[in-house]
This record gives sequence, structure tokens and C-alpha cells, in this order.
Amino acid sequence: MSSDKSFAKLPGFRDFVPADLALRTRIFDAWRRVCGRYGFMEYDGPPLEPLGLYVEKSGPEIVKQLYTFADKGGREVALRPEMTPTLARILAERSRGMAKPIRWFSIPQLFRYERSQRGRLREHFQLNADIVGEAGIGADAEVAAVAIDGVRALGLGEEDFVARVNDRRLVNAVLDELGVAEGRRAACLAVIDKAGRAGPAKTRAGLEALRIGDAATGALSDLVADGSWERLRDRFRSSHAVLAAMQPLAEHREILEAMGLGGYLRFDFTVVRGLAYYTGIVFELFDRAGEMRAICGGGRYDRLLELVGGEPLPAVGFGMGDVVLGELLRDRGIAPGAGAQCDDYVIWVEPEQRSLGMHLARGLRREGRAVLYGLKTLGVGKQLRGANRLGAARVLIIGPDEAASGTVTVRCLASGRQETTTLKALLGGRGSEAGANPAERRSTVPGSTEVGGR
RNA sequence: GUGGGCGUAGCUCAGUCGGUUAGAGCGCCGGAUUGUGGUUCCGGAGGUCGCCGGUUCGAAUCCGGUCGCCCACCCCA
Repeated sequence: MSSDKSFAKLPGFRDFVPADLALRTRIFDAWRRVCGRYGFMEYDGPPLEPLGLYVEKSGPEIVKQLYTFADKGGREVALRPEMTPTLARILAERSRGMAKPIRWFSIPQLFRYERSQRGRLREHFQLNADIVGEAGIGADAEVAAVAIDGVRALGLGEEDFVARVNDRRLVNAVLDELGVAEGRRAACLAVIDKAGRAGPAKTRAGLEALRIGDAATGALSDLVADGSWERLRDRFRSSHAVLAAMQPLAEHREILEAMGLGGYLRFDFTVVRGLAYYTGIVFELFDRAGEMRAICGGGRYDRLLELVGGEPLPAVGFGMGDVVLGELLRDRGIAPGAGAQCDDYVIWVEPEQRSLGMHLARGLRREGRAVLYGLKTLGVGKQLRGANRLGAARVLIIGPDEAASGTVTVRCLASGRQETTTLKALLGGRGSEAGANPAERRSTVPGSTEVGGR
């Protein structure tokens, strides 16, 4: 419900109640797991940066979309809208002594000041994984594999998402071949980039408005409508430059196919990415079923570190947000449940047995089990109800009889069966039928898929 | 920033030719059940109808403004 009380949370910002945080945590865990398998190390930086860091790279226009203010020392600062400039700054200061290539990742919270909409808020978390110091295609493929596996680790597969791949150099070669003037390049890329959403007619109109000539307009319209690899090769079979520019993507695909990830790849001439700093292969991960929402985007940016004042190092990386991904998982019904962990629920029949119950709970918790019980005196029926609601695997009942004989009645909620065990046996680690091994149960994350497990 | 749609209970929503104390389902709490849960039955709590103002004898309902959410545009990190 909305409210205009000044305490209400800011538009586009989120509260994370346990169910929401559980989903976020699952996403983060999957990302960290995958990055770790690829040998990436985690880093972080300040959420607040000098405004100039972003103006430098993206121009003054971007300031309108940032959270900016002057701090008490009069410095113009901004909440970070992306991580790459921070990474570039960090490396500019200290990359000289570091072994290359550098494989780093981070999961920063990022901010942007613009009207929020589905999948796009004013605040989000984004996995950033980058390889710095390696210009070879192997790094491009490696980073794409991390992105794909980062989504797969959450239980999505080939039927759920696709990686659309292109190369800036290839697009430039095509524009060259078609004789598009240098001054029209940027505008031309913008039209191509929008082609997927705008449709063929609008795209053609957009191209015509650029006055790049009928031949070029026609050729680009064709490519946008059917930009398949084969068509591109046929169309430019006589252009040495274009054919040469297709080589890196061919090698890129070859590597990923060998990794078993070829099924995710789709060449797409309309993927150029808005950012000016991309210089080579670019890619985006898209949801197949939905409105083809972008899950992730990235590519090669070989000049960026230089621009921020570092040594000239080639780099390639991507950013993947938690918002669209979280929505996808919810849509697919593979988001985690909201319930608390409860391995054992301890019930005492009379207040006199509470101390014994506490002793038992203490011992079980020491073994790593999640143990709950009623915090006030209630009937056994009520307590069982509480245990059921919490999804307890076992219920441990201590009444006068058990107390007198040093035993515990162990009830399995799922089967309804119960048996009597000695207190000593329970605390000795020998459990009964249900939930006897909580550590094992907890490590099995529903919906998770191991890399290469498909 | 522009245009459109929508704001009623914790959730999903009924309810408008303006008319007593604003409803349902689910959820929540209590009871039926003082040593045995899930099902069932009974009961209860919970809403300044987003907010402010206007019209009216009377507004959830009509009008204006405002805030928020959603969609499209813009932009994409």
C-alpha cells in the first residue's frame, strides 16, 4: 500500500523481507560459486564516488541519471551507477605490479536516478566479472561462459535464455563496406541497436533519416531483418574486410562449443550495446519466454583503463543485475521458500520439563542442528501445531514419563511415526529416521544446477 | 522528462445511477482439543477506501491536485 508519509521508502528502492532476501542470497551464492570455479577473486569499492569519474567516461548527459550531491566538504559526489569505472580506477592505481590476466568480480549495489519500471529500479545489485590484461578471444569466451553459467547455476537452461553475440569491429567493417560516413556511425549504431524493439518499418525509416544512401539503407534493413551468420557471409562474400572481421566470432563460438555452451549462442547483428566504450565482441543474455528482457550485458572495452589514467590494458567483462533474474526465478516458480530452517522442535508437556528441553536444545544446536520450541507455556497440541507450521522434520517430546526415564519421544512429522530414544543417544549424534543429517539436507539447494551438470 | 492505466484488510480482489455500522476468499489470532500436528467446524482481530482539497444534506463512488505503482516512450550501466 502506498503512503505519502515521509517515512515511506523511496520510490524504486526495495525492502528485503526474509523471503526476498532468501532469493537475493540464492542469486549471490550462485554467482560467487560460479566465479570461484573460474578462478575469479572478489573485490569491492566505495558506493560513493567523485562525480567526475562518471562524467569523464560517459559525458555530462549522464549526470541527470545519477544520484548526485555536494558533500559537506563541497565535493561533487555520486552514488555509483556502475562498477566498471571504479574497477578501472582501482587498477589504474595498482595494476602495474599485478600478474595478468586479472580475474576479478564484484557484486555492488548500484544506483540510478530515473523513473523505475518492471525489471528496472533505482537501486539494484549487479554481478560484475572482468578479465583485464588479456586481449585474446579466450578471455572473451571465458567471460561469456561465466555469465552463462551464472544464470545456469540458478536452474535456468537453454530453453530459458539465450546469449546474443556480436562484434563491434564486424559492424564497423560492414558499415565501412557500405560506405557509411564516419559522422553517421554512432547514429547508425543506435538505430541498429533499437531494431529488435522498433520493428523493421521503424528501423528502415530511422536508417533513411540518416541519409546514408539507398544501397546502405537497403542492405542494413536486410541484415536487421535477417542478420544470420550465413546471410551475412553470403552478402559480403567478396569483402575481405568483413570476412576477416567475422573470424573472432567464429573462434569465440568454437571455444564455447567445446565447453558445451554452444547451444546458448546466437549471432545477432543488432546487438551493439549502447555504451561508447565497447571495442570488440559484445553480448547480451536474454530471457526466451518473456518479452526478451535483458538479463545481462557485456563485452570488450580495451581503451577504458587508459582513459581513466591507467596503463593501457585490454579488458572484457559483463554486468548482470539481480532484478530481472529474480523476476525470472519467481516466474518459473524456482524461487526459494520463505520458511525458517527447523530440524528439531522441542516440546515439553509440563513447565517442569522445560529445563530438560533447554538442555536438549542446547546440545542439538551444538551439533549444528536448527532447534526451535514454544516460547511460552502451551498445550502439547498447540506446540505440535507450531512445529508443523515451521516445517520441523522432527519433534522431540519430553513429558513426566520421559523425564523420569531419561528418554525422549521422537516424532517424525512427515510420517507420523514416533519412537522413544534415550536422551543420551540423541545428544550422541545418532538421530532417528527423519532429518537425521541436517548438514546434508541444507547443502542441497533446490533448483540449483551444477556447472556441466546438464 | 513525456503519454496512458491503476491505488479498497497482511495478500488477491468485490463493491460506483452518491445514501445507515465498507465486504469475500486466503492468511493471522483464539476456541472445539489440559500428552499428539496437518483436515474440519466455530469465533475474533485487522481498513482515516493512497493523500490533500472541492462539490453535496451526505463521497470508497463525482471533480481538481498530489504521491505511489504498472505499461509505453526516452535511456541503458
